[in-house]
Amino acid sequence: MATPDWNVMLATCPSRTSLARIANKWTAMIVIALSDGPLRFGAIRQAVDGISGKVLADTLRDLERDGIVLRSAYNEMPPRVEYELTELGRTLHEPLGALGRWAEQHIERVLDARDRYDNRTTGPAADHLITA
Amino acid sequence: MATPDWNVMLATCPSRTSLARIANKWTAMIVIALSDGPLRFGAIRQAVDGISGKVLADTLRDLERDGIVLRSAYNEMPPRVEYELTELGRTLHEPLGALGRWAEQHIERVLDARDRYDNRTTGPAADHLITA
DNA sequence: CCGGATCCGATTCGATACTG
DNA sequence: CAGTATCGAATCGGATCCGG
Repeated sequence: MATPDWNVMLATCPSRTSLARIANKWTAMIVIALSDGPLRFGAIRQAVDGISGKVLADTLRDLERDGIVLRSAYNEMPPRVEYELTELGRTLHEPLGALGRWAEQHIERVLDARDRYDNRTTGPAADHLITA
Repeated sequence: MATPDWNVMLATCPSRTSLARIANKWTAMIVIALSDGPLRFGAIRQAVDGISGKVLADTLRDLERDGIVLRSAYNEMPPRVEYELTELGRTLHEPLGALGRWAEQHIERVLDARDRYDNRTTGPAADHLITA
């Protein structure tokens, strides 16, 4: 029962469709934003700086469909809609939060690497070895 | 010195460009594939089932630029090119592996949620609450 | 042959304008 | 306020070609 033969490395395995959804920058930021509790659409948009309304709506719909986010629309005027992580979605907070922290903690090394890559003059190839 | 003011939630923070690169399904699968040691281009292509040559080449170049992957080209006939994780790249193995395992372990609940979402008939809205 | 560059169609992204 | 509609722009991704 704890022996899943799912394998994301196989192109046709359904688990890959799930990986595609969660291994995504907008998904990561939205899950991080929702990890402190329910938020309204506009509040998520503020928290996830730079996201467009369309992409936020699309991503939230996909996350709701996958059972990661719960959407609650209240029939009021003006309309109020709240989004929150489901129990399943809460299990994503740790791995996706880790990704966000990785990006923040290692960005200086990444920027250094980019500098070295962009400014490299194809040096004297070490004999049999060519780096470019 | 251990007080980074980097914040992926800010649109202009450089760390977000790094998050965009690592929060990606191809990056995740390539890092997982390389976690057991160096691989040739063709071997990665086999391991990451379904990836096209172009996308693999593009992603590997971006990963090399960010200092996550090291590329070594040997001047032989036929040409041989090997890719491996750098020390920085190896620190990504755990968080990205966790994402892959999440997709495999929770895919059944995700598939169930998708079924429920796709087959739902807009039930009798609970008074003030509308789910669709 | 292998690695990857090029070309090009298909999808996705994202800003603006508009509706309940 | 919380979306949807529409439409260029940008990116993704597959088939094909090329150099070593």
